[in-house]
Amino acid sequence: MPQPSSDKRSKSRRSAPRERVARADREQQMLEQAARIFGEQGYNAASMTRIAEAVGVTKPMLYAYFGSKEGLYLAVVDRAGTHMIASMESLLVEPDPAQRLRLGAQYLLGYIARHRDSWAVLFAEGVAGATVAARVRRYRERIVDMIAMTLAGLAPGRREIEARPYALALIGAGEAITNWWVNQNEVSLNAMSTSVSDIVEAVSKAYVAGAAPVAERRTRRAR
Amino acid sequence: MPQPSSDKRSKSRRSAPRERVARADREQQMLEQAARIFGEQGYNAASMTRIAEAVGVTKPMLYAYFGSKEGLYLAVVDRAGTHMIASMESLLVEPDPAQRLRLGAQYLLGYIARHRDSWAVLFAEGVAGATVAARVRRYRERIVDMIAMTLAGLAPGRREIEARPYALALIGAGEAITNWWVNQNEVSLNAMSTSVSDIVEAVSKAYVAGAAPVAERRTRRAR
DNA sequence: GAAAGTTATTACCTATGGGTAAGTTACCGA
DNA sequence: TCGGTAACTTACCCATAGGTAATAACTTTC
Repeated sequence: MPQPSSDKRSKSRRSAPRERVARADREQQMLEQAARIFGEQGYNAASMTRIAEAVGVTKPMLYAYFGSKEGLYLAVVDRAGTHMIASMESLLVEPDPAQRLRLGAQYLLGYIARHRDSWAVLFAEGVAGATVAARVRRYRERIVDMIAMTLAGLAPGRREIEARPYALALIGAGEAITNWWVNQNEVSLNAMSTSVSDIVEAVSKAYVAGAAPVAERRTRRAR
Repeated sequence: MPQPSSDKRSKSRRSAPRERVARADREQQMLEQAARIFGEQGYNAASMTRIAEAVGVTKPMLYAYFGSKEGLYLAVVDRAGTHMIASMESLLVEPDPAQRLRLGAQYLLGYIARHRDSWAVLFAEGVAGATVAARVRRYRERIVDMIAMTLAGLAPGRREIEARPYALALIGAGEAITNWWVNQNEVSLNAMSTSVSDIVEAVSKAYVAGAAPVAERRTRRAR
């Protein structure tokens, strides 16, 4: 039973090493899988070993390339954030704010549906430590800003900060509807899309219409 | 130095036992603290030891009363869910749907702001196992249903399922705005409240107005 | 073909967290 | 006053998860 093992034997008999992949490529694979798993399970529930398995590699590789779990998560957030913002910035070429809003809504809907993980990583609440939270907040702010500015373009009279709640409402509404929609199959994409356009239009009109009346109301009451 | 310790000494010298509290009361304390901590940190990040500490008791007590972490979480969810639904049902006495919607919006806003933890426990995504998820879904559905039915009451012509996206939009919007609002202090409660009423009105009008046109549009196109 | 660098693995360490067994007080009712 | 039970603690078990050292194998370079 005791094989005449040179003591090297036990060490040198390792499972066939997986395909070797250049660092840059492997990193991309890792980010993809990490985004998927973090997005599905959240920061805490996701384990490094599981992510490594999904990539087809072992844990130490993740640490070699990203340093720590938080490091990996940060990289995922950055990737998702820059990708998303870049995508949305491409919509800025449309000069008409109203039209831009319509396009943006449709686009964002599609984005959430397609890149569910990126979206979850950026907009899921209360997961990781302070560093991560700060980074996430930055990206979110930028997206909200873009929408708020577009809204503000519709109503030159209003102070810009007043557009923020409306922008948040739009995002929150879109997110809620999309989340619900992807988990059921009674309602067609078309019907949902109609509802959403509908809502976007209503909210933006409310923002525009609110401009003067709100100020008036307040003044009147304070007479 | 070696005290003349009876061997009992090591066992009997335990830290002064905390105040004894009747089971029913202790359970309430536990649920409160658990809701707070689960709400702040999410299911996975929250630890039983930490919750026990917050209560001023040791871990085994939690297990004695709630069996497991999931059991405790379920109890928290039930408490939050029934409390919230009961609160909202008290609004059903208002017969006019439009008025009910207004009241409901103000109420829900206040509720989220005040009972942030309960809200988080019920509406935070993707935390715990299947059992919990199912339970949470049930409560959420009921709340969405209540809003959807109120909306449907505004537009007798529309099919009821069409109200759901609008109801979800309202909740999503309200939640997003509230979350943002509690984390900043530039904007007054009043201003926010105005925006929200504004948005609620706009969305509900959009739902009502959408009734005929949407059907028409579809028919016309399909000629 | 050997040195050097890159990609990968095995085998471990340590901390933490869910969960439990067994024992210890305090109280309450007969 | 004296048990019995309800409230509570200590001290542990075990699995898992983050993280690391050491080493192997493949590739490139000279």
